[in-house]
Amino acid sequence: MEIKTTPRKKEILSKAAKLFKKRGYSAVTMRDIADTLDMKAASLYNHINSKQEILSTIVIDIADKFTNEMEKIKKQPLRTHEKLKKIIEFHIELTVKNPDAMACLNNDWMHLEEKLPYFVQMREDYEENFRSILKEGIAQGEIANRDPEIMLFSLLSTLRTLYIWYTKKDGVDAKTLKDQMPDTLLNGIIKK
Amino acid sequence: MEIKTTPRKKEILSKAAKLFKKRGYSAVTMRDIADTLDMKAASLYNHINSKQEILSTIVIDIADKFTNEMEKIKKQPLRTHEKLKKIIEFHIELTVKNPDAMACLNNDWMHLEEKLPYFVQMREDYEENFRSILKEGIAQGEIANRDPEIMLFSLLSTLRTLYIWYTKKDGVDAKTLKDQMPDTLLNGIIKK
DNA sequence: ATAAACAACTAACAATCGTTAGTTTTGTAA
DNA sequence: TTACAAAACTAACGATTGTTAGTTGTTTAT
Repeated sequence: MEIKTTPRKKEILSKAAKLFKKRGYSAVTMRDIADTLDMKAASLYNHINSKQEILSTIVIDIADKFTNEMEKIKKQPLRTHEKLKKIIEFHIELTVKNPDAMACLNNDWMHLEEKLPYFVQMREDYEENFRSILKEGIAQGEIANRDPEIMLFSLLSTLRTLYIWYTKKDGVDAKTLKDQMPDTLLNGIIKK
Repeated sequence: MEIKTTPRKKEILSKAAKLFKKRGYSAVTMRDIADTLDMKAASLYNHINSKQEILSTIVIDIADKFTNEMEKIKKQPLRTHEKLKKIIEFHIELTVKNPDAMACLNNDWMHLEEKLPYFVQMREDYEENFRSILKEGIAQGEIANRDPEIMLFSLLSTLRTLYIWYTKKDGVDAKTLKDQMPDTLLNGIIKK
């Protein structure tokens, strides 16, 4: 799509994402966003076209990254548990880098308007690719023979809401996450 | 607290929860809620005192249920994995019975005003009890010796967002959940 | 030094928000 | 049938919403 993103626009997107994370898209006003940047709401429109565009940019931008990475992993000749580990690591990476955008992606996607169909399709494709990896693992005896839908949503639920725990005070740090998330998610809780 | 809840008020709470789930508290107007009940917004005020009260009632009501059940399970003389299984089953039960309220609990709690401190305290207590159960399991060698914080949020993330997957078309049914959730969460994904 | 582009401002708009006041309709008990 | 209470209505309020128009100040390139 477009390439041009001025530094000021980036600031706006960043501050907006932070506010959206805390209170949700609908509860944040243009005046709220402007306040955090020490400017007036009307001045925002020198940089962006609408509140809606702010949300779309934030959400679609990070959703694209997930789609691209999934396509890359899908093509690699790896065993299932290696693919799963790569997916988990990528979720951690993006969450650590941009927890605010992750929150928007998870909580505010339904307020997309023009780009909603595009987003929903991307999300469905991502889940379908994830599901395929699990099913292939089951077929090859590498993954436990349980309902893949439940595995899928267990993994995705945890990965998608990671931003909550990562940004908590006394939350977990990035190193611990990368060290222990794959084992916890893939090998379970109970000692064998 | 209060005991009286007229049938009409229950209808209002139920319809409101459904709307809140779909679009979030802030994006839903009193006129939206009234429309789904074939009435005018002003008429709602014969039954409830404010929009805020609607949210508080929905959220606090279900949060109380979690607190009560946790207190019950905590006291029982069970092994760790049995306690965890009971917690998982209770989450499934409440989600299946009331996915709309579960969505409000997860997404709209930050819009509580008067009852926000009460809610936050309850939530912290719940997590602390959950954490204690895991730590005790580790001490007794029943639970894998990994970071309990990561186990905690893996379990809670999945349980808390279960309503998303349960209410999806082509989502999982209640029976499959009860059959397979505990194993998937506690024993992991990868075949041993 | 000047012009042009950029980015801030003030002021205001139409629409919509939650809520209130006052009135009418509906249902129930005597 | 009448009286009363419950629950709907109409109309409107003040506040706030996203956004626009027009203006002023500030950088930047020539």
